[in-house]
Amino acid sequence: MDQKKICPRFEKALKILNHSWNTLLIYQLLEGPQRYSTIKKQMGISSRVLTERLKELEIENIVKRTVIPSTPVVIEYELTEKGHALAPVLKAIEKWSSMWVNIEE
Amino acid sequence: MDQKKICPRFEKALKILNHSWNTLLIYQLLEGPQRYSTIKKQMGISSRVLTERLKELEIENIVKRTVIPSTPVVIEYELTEKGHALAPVLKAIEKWSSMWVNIEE
DNA sequence: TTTTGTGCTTACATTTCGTAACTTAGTTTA
DNA sequence: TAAACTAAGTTACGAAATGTAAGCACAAAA
Repeated sequence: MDQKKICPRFEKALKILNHSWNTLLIYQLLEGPQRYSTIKKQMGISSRVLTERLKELEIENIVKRTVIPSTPVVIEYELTEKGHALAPVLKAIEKWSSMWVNIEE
Repeated sequence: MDQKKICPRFEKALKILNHSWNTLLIYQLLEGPQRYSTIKKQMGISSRVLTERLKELEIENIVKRTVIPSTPVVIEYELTEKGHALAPVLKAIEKWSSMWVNIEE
């Protein structure tokens, strides 16, 4: 009964990007490498979910995790080439939102 | 403690687009006006969630709902101008997925 | 010796989601 | 005449995802 003829690559891309916080996280990392605590403060995301999402994006090779052996140890997260390649998507969303989204409360 | 300097329009755009099924639903409607049952079959989404998402997108003025008074009554959904303006976003995701997403299981 | 910083993990409550059955109203079939 | 079908949803309920808050290991600073 499933007649989905949608490209599986595209479907997987949507699955990753639509997972909560992921797009905003990638947007945040477009500014450059950042450590865990910085991301957390900037985004207002909980540590539980942040850890979960960073792991997911690392597995998908969108984010790279680097341990800096200082004291206390610092972890830096940055976008991979695959991650940086998402910039046009974010730009397109930015453009659309500036043209069409209005926020009245 | 919240230091988010992210544009509220952009944030709202992400909130809408990241809500599960919404992006895929808009992608589906880019093909043209479609009725409820067609969308449901094509996407493999449950009626409960489909109804919920269509209502949300209607409120956001991304989707337009039209009642066709035939017997039995048929409902047609189509993208508004605001909805169609999302095409570049979808295209960007499509392009990224074709270049970077691989699906090995 | 208590406190602070860093990057998480754990427990638990709330929210969202998927599944399947049911609804309303007119229409064709047995 | 009654059962079955179609379209577009609703409703009830269990499962999964998410938010909240507290805890943990380790070292250095107060």
